[in-house]
Amino acid sequence: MGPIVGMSPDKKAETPGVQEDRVGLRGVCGGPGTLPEAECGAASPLATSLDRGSGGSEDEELTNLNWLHENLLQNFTLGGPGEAGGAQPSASPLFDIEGDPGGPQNASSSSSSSSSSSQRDSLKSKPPLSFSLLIYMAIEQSPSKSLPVKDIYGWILQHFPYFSSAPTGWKNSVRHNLSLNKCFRKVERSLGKVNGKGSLWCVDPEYRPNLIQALKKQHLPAVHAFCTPPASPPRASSPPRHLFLQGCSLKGDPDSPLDLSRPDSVLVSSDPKQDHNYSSMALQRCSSRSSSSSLSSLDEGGPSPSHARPRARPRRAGSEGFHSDEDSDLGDERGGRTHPQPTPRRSSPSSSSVKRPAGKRARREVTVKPELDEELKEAAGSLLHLAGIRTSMELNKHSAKSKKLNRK
DNA sequence: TGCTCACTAAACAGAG
DNA sequence: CCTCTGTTTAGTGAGC
Repeated sequence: MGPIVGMSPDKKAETPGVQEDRVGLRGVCGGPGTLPEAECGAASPLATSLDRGSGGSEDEELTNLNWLHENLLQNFTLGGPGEAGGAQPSASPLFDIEGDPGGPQNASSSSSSSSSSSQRDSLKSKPPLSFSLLIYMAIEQSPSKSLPVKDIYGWILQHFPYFSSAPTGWKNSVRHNLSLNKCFRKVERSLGKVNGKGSLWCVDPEYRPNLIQALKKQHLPAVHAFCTPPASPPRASSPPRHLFLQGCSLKGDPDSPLDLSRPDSVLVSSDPKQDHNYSSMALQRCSSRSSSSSLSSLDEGGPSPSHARPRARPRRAGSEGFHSDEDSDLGDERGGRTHPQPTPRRSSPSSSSVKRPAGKRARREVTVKPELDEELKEAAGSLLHLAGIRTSMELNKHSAKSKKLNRK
């Protein structure tokens, strides 16, 4: 079976996506962060309001960099008809997503009808964003900056209706990304969460700027000019932390299931060996690669070993490519993954699947000085603004401003 | 052409 | 027992 490049919607007989859509949306809206229902209601129609007619040139659109502008950024605060029009502040801290029932269609009303239709088409087509970025956006969008997979599904379904009609394989990919991508971190959600299955996932603050950069690189080449990385890649010791977005709510947020002020609430890998790195390699290659890999610029300040990673890899491929540093630097992380053996998978419990205590990774604690929080948020807002994404903070500011201007 | 990355599929284990 | 979640491996296509 070959890889399915671009999951064909028709391939999907059952549409758990649609089914889960509601669940997911509910999760997104009323999930960990809990957004007001009303606002969620305003946000949700997108998926169903779309014209799901025949999508034409999918492939073409997948590579269209305008896609982000046409779909996301307009959905985000950049555009909405609403921002100036007094749309209520988005429930989302980051995006003003479909605050208006008219959604993107209205948002693009100023543009030609063709662009409007292409916009709808592209919403039905596979987004040119990697799953990593989708997940990232989903998590960032959540008030608590952490989401369970189900809500991540929901967010993706909500904003990318393509997936609602796509085979369910994408969920697997999402999970796969969460697991392997260093940028995402699992947070035990025992606290406050009743019968939650699974964990919450948040963005590793250390990787957030990289994700943002990747996002910008991938979709906002123009913005990239403003965000030219420093001549010398920041090292872990020197990165402008104030420029980092905060992945998780780093303050103890009572509303947040993710209370990072609690040492035990966030487990972060302390041992690089434990990290499956979906991105670490890309991180280290950041300077050499750019737009093609969504996470290519990652890790300039990341936690990965600072020394250059040996290029030669014992095996290529797949997700393996993402945690090369561990493989090469630390030897056999999982009992010789670097030496792939044709042994039947899962044949022995002592293999890779030996349960690690708290999941896949030993976690390291995330500690960010509270006083940095505001500073971080400010800077994060700037970054997101550059990327066409606004934080709630900025949102409030700007909506107030624009209201003033409108009144004039 | 080779390498790397992203994606997809699948198997599997554990928890609910 | 089933479903969901999380992990891991394998394979492929695309981009550089």
